[in-house]
Amino acid sequence: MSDLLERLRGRGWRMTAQRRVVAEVLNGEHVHLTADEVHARAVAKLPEISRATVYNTLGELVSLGEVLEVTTDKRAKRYDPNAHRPHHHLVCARCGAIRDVHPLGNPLADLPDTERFGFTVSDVEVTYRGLCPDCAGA
Amino acid sequence: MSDLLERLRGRGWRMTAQRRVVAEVLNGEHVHLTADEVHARAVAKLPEISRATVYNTLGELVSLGEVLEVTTDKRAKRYDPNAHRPHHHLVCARCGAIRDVHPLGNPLADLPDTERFGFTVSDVEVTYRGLCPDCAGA
DNA sequence: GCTTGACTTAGACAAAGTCCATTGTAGGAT
DNA sequence: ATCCTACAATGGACTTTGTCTAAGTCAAGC
Repeated sequence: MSDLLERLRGRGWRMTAQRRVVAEVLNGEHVHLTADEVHARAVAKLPEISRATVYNTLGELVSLGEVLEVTTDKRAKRYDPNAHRPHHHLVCARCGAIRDVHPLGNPLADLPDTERFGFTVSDVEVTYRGLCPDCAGA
Repeated sequence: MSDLLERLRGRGWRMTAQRRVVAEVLNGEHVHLTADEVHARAVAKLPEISRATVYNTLGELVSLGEVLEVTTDKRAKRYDPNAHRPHHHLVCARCGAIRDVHPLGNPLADLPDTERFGFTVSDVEVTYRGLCPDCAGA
C-alpha cells in the first residue's frame, strides 16, 4: 500500500491528505467501488473532502494506470485497484456483484487481422454475466 | 425490416406510429445509436414523439431480444439492432467509433469452473479497444 | 362506432459526472 | 523557519442520461 503512495510520489505526484485518503480507500478493500462509494469512505476519514476532488483523483489514478475503470452496468463507473495483474470480470445480472476472473487463452489473439478494420487494437475487456449463487438460489 | 414489425405484431405488440418509427430508425442504419440519437432521428419522422416513449420502446425491444444494449463507454448506452447474430465490439478509444467483430473461439468456454465461483454464467461480452485508422493516423 | 386498457406525453425528478472561480497548501527556495 | 507560487481542493452550478407520473390519446376487438 505504501508501495502505491511511493510510486505516486516518485512520479511527481504532489501528496495531499485528500489524495492519500483516496489511495488508501482503494487499497484497503479488494472490491470494486463506485465513485460515490469511494467518496463515502473517504469522507469517513477526512470529512471535508469534496466530490469533485474524489473524481479528479480517481481520474488521475486511472491515467497513471494505477487503477482500472470498469463500466459493467449502465449506472456508475467502478474503480478496480487491481490494475497490475490483467484480469476480467464476472457480474451478477441481478444484484451487480462483481468478481475478478482469469479466463484461459488470450482474447486479444482471437481477433483475426481481417476483423480489425485497420484499428490498432491495444486492449480487450471481457465481461461474463450470469447469476451469483445467492440470486440463482432464491 | 417489415420482418421486425411482423414479429413484433405476432407477439401481441400493439402497433403505434411511435413504435413503428423507432423500429424503422434502428433497422435503417447499421450503426450503434444512443437513445438520444434514436430520439433525434425519430423526431425527424414524427415530430411529436417524446423522449419517454423512445426510452420505453427501446427497453421493450431489448426485453424482447430484438435489440442489444451495448455499454462501451461511460456515457450513454447504445442500441445494436444486429441481435440475431452473436458478435462483439471494437471501439476506438478516441472518437468512440464502433465496429461489430467476430473473434475466433468461444470465450464462454474459456472460463474454467474454478473461476466461476458458483455463478450461473449465461453470457459474455467482449470489447476490444484501440485506435481507428483515422485517429491513429492523425 | 364504441369501449377499454394499453400507449404516449410533457415535464418534474434523480443520479452520475463535469466545470469553474475561488481559496488553500505542499514543497522548493531563501 | 518562513515565504512563494504553482498546483490542488472546494462547493455549487450545470450537464447529461435516464426514470417516473398523472393525465390525455388511440389501436384493436366487439
